[in-house]
Amino acid sequence: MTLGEIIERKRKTAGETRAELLRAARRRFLAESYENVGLRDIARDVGVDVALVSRYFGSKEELFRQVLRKEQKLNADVPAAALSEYLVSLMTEADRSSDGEHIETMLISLRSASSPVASRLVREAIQDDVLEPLAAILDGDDAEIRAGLVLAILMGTTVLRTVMAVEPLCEGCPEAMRARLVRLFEAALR
Amino acid sequence: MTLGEIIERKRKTAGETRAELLRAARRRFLAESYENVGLRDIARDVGVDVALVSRYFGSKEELFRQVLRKEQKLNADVPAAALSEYLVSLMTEADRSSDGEHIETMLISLRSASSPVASRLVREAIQDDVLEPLAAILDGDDAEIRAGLVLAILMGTTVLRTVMAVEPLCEGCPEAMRARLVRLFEAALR
DNA sequence: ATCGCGTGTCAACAGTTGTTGACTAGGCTG
DNA sequence: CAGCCTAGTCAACAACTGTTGACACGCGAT
Repeated sequence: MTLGEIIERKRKTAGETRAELLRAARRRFLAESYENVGLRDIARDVGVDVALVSRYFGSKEELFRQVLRKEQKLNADVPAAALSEYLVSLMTEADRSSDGEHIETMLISLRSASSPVASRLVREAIQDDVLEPLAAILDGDDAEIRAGLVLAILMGTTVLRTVMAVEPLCEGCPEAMRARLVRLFEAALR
Repeated sequence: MTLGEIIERKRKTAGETRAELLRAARRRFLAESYENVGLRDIARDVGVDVALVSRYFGSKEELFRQVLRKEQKLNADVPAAALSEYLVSLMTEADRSSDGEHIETMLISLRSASSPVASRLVREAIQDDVLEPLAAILDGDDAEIRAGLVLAILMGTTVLRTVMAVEPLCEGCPEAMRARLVRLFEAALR
């Protein structure tokens, strides 16, 4: 630790701005699809030049990969019996929950799933980080199919709420809606 | 009908190539998202110059709108009791059924839902052509919410099968899978 | 004082994209 | 034959993209 660093921290470390770029990229990819997010947008959010993004991450594809793979897999230690409630709370309290990043990452996947370059990364992430852990929790017949159906509900409601902005599913999410979702998940899990 | 037209039809009518362009555009938008489909791709499929596309449709946005709005709304005369079976047959026999275009259009919507310019058109189409007719069939409490949940299942499974290429939901779709889907829809409709 | 390294900027590249206006060839009608 | 309408081509535009190499500045160590 040098003198300049002790007195005041003006100049940022490469690791710091790298992390800032990663956060900014995550915000951007959360709101728009792979090709609609420009590296210049991300750089502007942080306040640096575009060239830095390519320098720190090599390529846009690699940046996206690191955004997608940032977090850990789906929580595997939730008991199968409480899964429905857990999934619904994941959806309705996406912002507050500590596991809220899962829904975020799913939304990122959803947004860029149709991109020629991003789709492969998305498929791998969904498979490894969501589908497999989910199928592991659900032991029994057709575990993979049931996991797929659960994910289908999760993705379907997410895409309707955030991407298509369908009113009835968005607003408030009152108790009635919550109960319906729990029933739906249980029908898929059974 | 002129002599030249009777003998042989060399030169195409504007309406014909326009229709060909529309078909080609539909195929393209079915496979990739709004910004990943280039007007030059569509023109090349038909064998004409790019300029014709802009000439006949005014803009790419308008072309996409006409692709999305090509077909009629969801079939409104299917009885509520048989809805689950109808929806599943729509999914599993998308190619053969005459109503198979519905699934296609949903896939087009899904693919381009995250595009800044296409998203508005997609939202409108989903709302007018799917969600409203569906809610009309489902009378009773929370008709709109139930319609939304049904659409969520439909979209979720579609996105997993065609965009994310999730194996267990894709292959064959045997009877077991079909039964699961029917049960899932009925849980959403109840 | 000077070297070198870390952090970042700048300008330019080559490749797309959608869109436009000028132009051309073919067939019908006067 | 002359004219005109139609269907289509061509070239160019301006805007944008990700990526790269050369350069600039500040700082610590020699």
